[in-house]
Amino acid sequence: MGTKQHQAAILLVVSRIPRGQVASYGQVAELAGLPGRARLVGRILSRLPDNSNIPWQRVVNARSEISFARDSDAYRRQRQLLEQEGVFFSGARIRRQSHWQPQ
DNA sequence: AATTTGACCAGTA
DNA sequence: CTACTGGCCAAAT
Repeated sequence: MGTKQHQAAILLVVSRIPRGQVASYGQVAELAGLPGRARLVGRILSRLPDNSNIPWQRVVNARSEISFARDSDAYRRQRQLLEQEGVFFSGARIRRQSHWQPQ
């Protein structure tokens, strides 16, 4: 099993997260058939080109927060994208109703 | 080649 | 709620 296939599996899962909802890194790894490999998900997303159509902003950490520093541009960018598509926040936390629950 | 780092996480205390 | 542990592993140092 090479990284190429892992990446394809991960990006497929991310592309399926519905607009207005989020999934955690661990959840994405699990659904991609890679349990325990949340960090791999983060690493793959960090390498996406700027022009990518993958909805990377819908992946957040297990505490239901954006994983970038609150004062970073990356944080503000991700948060704006999520709020634009209807994700609800309570402070830094994303509300449960905005969490993806695939069958 | 060895060590550290990182868009992480579940379990435990 | 916070703190710490051990698990994960490719890329950067």
